[in-house]
Amino acid sequence: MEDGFDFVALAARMGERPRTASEFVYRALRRAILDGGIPPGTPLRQEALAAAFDVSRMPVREALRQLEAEALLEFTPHKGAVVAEISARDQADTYLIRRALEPVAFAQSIPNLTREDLDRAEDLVADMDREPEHGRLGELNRRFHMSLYARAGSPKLLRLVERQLVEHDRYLRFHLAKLGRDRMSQEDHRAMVRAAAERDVPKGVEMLQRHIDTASRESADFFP
Amino acid sequence: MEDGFDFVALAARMGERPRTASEFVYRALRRAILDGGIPPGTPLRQEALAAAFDVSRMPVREALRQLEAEALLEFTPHKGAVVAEISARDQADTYLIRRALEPVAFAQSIPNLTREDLDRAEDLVADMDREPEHGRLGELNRRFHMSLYARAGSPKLLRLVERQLVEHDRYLRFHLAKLGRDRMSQEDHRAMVRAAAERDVPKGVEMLQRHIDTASRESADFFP
DNA sequence: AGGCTGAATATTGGATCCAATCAACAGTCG
DNA sequence: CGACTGTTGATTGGATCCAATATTCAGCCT
Repeated sequence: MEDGFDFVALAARMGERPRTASEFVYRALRRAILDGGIPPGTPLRQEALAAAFDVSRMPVREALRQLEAEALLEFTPHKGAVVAEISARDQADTYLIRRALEPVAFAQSIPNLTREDLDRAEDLVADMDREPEHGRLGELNRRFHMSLYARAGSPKLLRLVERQLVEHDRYLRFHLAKLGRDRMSQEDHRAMVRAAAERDVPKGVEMLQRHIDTASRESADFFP
Repeated sequence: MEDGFDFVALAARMGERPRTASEFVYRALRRAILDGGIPPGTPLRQEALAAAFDVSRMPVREALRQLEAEALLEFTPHKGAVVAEISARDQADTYLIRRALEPVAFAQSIPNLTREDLDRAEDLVADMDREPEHGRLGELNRRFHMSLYARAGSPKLLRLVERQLVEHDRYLRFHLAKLGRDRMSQEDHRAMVRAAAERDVPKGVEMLQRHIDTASRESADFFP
């Protein structure tokens, strides 16, 4: 039953279980995939997962369906699910999409950001400086960005942006491992908060675009 | 067992069934939701659906999960699924997202479009002129747009764009009913094809942006 | 030896059954 | 009369069992 990944330990580490088993399995798997704990291409056997999470195969199947709809794994009828591959092309597309969407969200959000929002953003930048564990940086980074877009007033747009940031997490891992955390451009982050605090929309948007562009450029080559 | 919608007739009308029952139920439901056949807010009872499609409740559950992940319906644990609401806000967001993403796809695609792609796009415009049934116009319109973006070389971006166009279908219905089909801006469509044929990227992008902007403006007010 | 065929096995898809949860309603008590 | 509570019915969540499909591998034929 060795998949090369310790699902049992993951399950134990997941904190309190959500109300339904489906939800539980879904979250655990999602996290493991995004963290890179389960490498791309890994086939996921329903029976093995069920045993590891100590549930029946049914909630596993529902979770797999949801993850498939999120493009985190690929399904083939009667063959099963494998963790979706990552690729330079996919990474480039993620940046392309972020580059198109996030400036819109940021521009709409800036005028409506409260002092609390800005403080929270600043706190998150500081948290990133402190956080020792690479695995948590993705989430902090995501929350930082989302806190700046929070007041855009376009829920559907925000859901989409968050989804892209989640996808981005899968690649951020590689960056941090290869380039080190100093490449996370904390200066860009701080500059974005400053621009937002001054309600300077064009400047904020420009900072954000530069931020995404440099990240995109730096990670363009060195990939699988 | 009256949901106010004839699932049995839908099932019969669906053409050949895909290999798995889940897939079958998924497609049928998805289509019915997008067509507006099942109005927003309608609760979907698993038992009723299973009976209508003549399968057990299990494939129904899997289909519902997938549709939930696509935001076409909302799930509440132990309560069930209801068809996602549509709203002016959601519609505006859809246009916002399209306006941000499609120009990128179009710009990347134009230089690589083949004669066949352009012919296909033109054919689809003509098909729209001919098509008598409102229900099919959404699909034709979607395929028209996608054929112009097809050579963008960014699969992930294209998937996302297509998804937005699918969402757009839900609203297009209302437009056609209230404003009539002459508002579909076939002239814009033709202008986009011309610009693409001339490999004029800035002009094509501008046409597209205007197209989306006018559609957005025209449909801004008159909503539920 | 190599490739094809077919049986055996593993794995997923689907159905049925049971348990947990929620909603509605009746009854009771203040 | 109103609010609370316990009970019943409806509906979803989860488990187990069976069927369908794919994969593997042994054996046979060329």
